[in-house]
Amino acid sequence: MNTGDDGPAGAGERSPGVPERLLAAATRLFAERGYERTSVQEVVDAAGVTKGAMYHYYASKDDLLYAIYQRLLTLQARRLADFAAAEGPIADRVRAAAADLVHTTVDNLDDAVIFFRSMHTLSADRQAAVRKERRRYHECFRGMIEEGQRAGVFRADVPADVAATQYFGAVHHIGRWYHPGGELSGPALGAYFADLLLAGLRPD
Amino acid sequence: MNTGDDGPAGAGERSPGVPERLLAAATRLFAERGYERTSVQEVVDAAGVTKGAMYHYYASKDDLLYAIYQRLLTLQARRLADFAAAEGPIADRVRAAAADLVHTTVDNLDDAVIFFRSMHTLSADRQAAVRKERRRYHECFRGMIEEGQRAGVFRADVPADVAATQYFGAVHHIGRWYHPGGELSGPALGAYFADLLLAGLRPD
DNA sequence: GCCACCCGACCGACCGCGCGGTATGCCTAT
DNA sequence: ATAGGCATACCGCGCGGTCGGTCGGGTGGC
Repeated sequence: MNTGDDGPAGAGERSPGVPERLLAAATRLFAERGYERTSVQEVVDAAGVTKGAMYHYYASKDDLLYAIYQRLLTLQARRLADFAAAEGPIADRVRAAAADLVHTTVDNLDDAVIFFRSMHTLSADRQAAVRKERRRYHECFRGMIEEGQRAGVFRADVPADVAATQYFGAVHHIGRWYHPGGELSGPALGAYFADLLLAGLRPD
Repeated sequence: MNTGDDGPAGAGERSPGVPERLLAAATRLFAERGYERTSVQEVVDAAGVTKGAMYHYYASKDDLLYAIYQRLLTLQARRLADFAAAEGPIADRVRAAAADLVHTTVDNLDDAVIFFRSMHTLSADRQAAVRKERRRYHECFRGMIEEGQRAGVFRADVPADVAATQYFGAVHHIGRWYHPGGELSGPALGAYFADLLLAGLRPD
């Protein structure tokens, strides 16, 4: 009934709807100027609505930020589940998951920038929820590396936890320097990153 | 006679001095709560002075933040110069520089956290100055990797730029998860990180 | 040796502004 | 008639920054 329909003045165009437009505007502005330096007024102006509309759909500015976190967490969790359930040699699966993480990060650069810059502005309980979800992601990835260590295809003299943390750090940092449209595409970067990870884990 | 002497003009170094206390308090609070969520009043309260004192030594809150950046940049530049001027096999020098970067980061965790979280709050020209300094650091490190590639001790099928960027990202992220006093010491973490970097760069 | 003077260090009360958030009501579709 | 979707006007607060004033010790003239 109301899923595909949108409000104002006929359904002639596929207009994204007010909540989605607010979320998109907030994502762009938060990534560009930072959460604290972006006023609610600027967000609603960019979305073409007023504060009344925003506070109709979101309880607070913090709520808007949390919606961005939820969107990225949901996406990551879904992708991770796919790779965890896949079959094949463990080294290939780790490589695919590592490259895909880079690919996904490049495709959602704004989210990635916001994620690691504005975590401390979330309320304590929401921050804990985000950390919990991230921890699940981390432990699943680490588990794949440990599986490779047990199988003997990865070196075991470096803790899987350290290797996973190092790689995640590098990926999280992508949002700080990567510019889409440059000479390095997302998949190409993912291939390089995954290659360096796998080579680093190769036994002597 | 001069043991009781304190103050900025004296040679005695007993008391840290008001500017230093302000910088230390700001560093701790900015790292803990974030720059925007820390008021000037909180900083001066933690330093045991008043706003008048702070604005006597620092032109603005932004100026206080920039002082933190300058301190870290100076430290990093000095250390890198030492490793660049050192002698010995290039692989050993890269390993030493990589491990030292981790060590230094762990020893200045608050600075590291602030560095990559609050860059966007600096004024445009100061942000450019910081980026320029960081770029010099990056290019020096990249140059060492390229030297190893030319010497044949590092693989050349991955750009040195990508390898350096990946490593720096991992190091920058340390401030988000590392807790001093845990079971993993700074030097131990540095050894693991450098080991993974060197192994990733090892030729087939 | 003493006083008049001065200057930097620092205090604390104050200001204007822009922020996040709210109350209320109109408009349209059902 | 009713209810949700959204606009408009408004509020109180806490922020970064300012400014006149105080205090103490160094300095030069006599």
